[in-house]
Amino acid sequence: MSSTLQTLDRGLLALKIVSEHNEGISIAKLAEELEVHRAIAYRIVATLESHALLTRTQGGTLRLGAGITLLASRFEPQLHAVALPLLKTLAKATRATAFISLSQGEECMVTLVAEPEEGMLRVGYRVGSRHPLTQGAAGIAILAGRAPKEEDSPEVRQARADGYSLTRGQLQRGAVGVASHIPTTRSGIGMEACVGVVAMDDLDSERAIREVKTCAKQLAELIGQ
Amino acid sequence: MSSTLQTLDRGLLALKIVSEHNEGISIAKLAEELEVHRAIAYRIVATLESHALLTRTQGGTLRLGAGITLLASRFEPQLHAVALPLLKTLAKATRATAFISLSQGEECMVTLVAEPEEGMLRVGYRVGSRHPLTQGAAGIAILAGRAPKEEDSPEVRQARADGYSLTRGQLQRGAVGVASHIPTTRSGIGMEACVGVVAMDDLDSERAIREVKTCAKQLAELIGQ
DNA sequence: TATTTTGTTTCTATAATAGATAATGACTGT
DNA sequence: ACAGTCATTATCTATTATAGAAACAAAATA
Repeated sequence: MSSTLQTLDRGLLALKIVSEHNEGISIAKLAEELEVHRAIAYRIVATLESHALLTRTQGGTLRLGAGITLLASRFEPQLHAVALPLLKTLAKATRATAFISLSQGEECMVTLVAEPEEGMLRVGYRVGSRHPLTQGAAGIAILAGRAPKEEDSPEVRQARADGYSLTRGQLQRGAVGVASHIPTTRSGIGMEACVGVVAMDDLDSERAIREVKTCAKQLAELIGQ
Repeated sequence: MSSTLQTLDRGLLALKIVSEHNEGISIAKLAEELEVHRAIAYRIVATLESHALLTRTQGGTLRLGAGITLLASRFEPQLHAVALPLLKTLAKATRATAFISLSQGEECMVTLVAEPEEGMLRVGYRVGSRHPLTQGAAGIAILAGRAPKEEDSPEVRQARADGYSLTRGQLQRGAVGVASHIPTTRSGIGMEACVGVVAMDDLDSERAIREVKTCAKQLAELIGQ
């Protein structure tokens, strides 16, 4: 049983609480939510502040600090470093272009791509391209990863049940996409990501589905619990 | 003198160290860098891991976890997505390194950077670097965005009157910085931002000033609601 | 003016942590 | 199969870092 550190744990909890209060939160209230003495909350805040993870506005309310963006900017490269080998394997196994997309608001954005080395024609999928979540295998896979909602389309429900989504020609005529949600955090809504492949109509979809699902599982283990 | 908590401080330092190692880092090495006993490092890691801020790959190396993106998504979500294209345009137009800085207590911190594609030499400006608000174009621009005060330096008054600040060699010999405050409705709740460029002495400052001011206005419209 | 709230400091008991040590298992190379 | 690493976790105790109380000034509020 790996033990954790109380002080660090409380500090991180404080960070989380502040992040959940969009309008900001006072130290007094933070202390209350943490169930610690006010003096302790001050010390926690001072420490987080010194790392720029928290900042106090003139009103004295707490908000997330700019240091968060620094960490965030370093997260994506690390994700890529881990994911690229897997993506290459996926591309090779399916002979299709493999990708990882992240949700960004009501869109999803391609952040990493691996193209197959062989094959006459390959489907290019540009890093940085975006689509609405409701369109294309990637977006549907991400929606399927969310908690069920009334307004979910049949495709999304299907994808949720199957653990993958397959679309034909939604983004491009003659293109097939297969994607699967990457489950990341056990509690709460962390990052939303999916992995998939795109190819011409000739894709061996049976195999692609299998490979994509396997890859999603592997990625889930690598990225977070 | 507000005191900080050692355990929390170490934990955050650990997070920072991991973020700096793109290839991942082992617990043993982390312990070394933290200058603590390995057993302690294990406890720190366990705690950070329980908050999904850190994860361990099968090799045992440490990387940032998906929890980071959750925090980041709660930190001024609009700002970065919206700002990057504008920043790239600014970098191209001025042939200088464009940046956005946020205030963080009595310092300001660079959160987003776009470097020009052409040009032999470029000035690097690292995301995450911090300076006192009183130093450098960015800090002065932020101070100029605040309500006038008695203790404002002449530079700040000047910048407030002009709508921009220009400094030479304050942060680095031979470097010129131009920055302009981004007025937002959210400034009331603590977010203070500025946009600017840094370059070698050869900057076309006339043009840079114009472009930076325009960019600040555009950003204000996009961000401020 | 009285009263509450906020921000900070000082103090001390004690609980939490540091750090050593050791046991365990997985892997490595011989 | 063997000794020798290394990673990981568990156990233990001295001591330190922290918790929490208390006190207090300053600001805000009534």
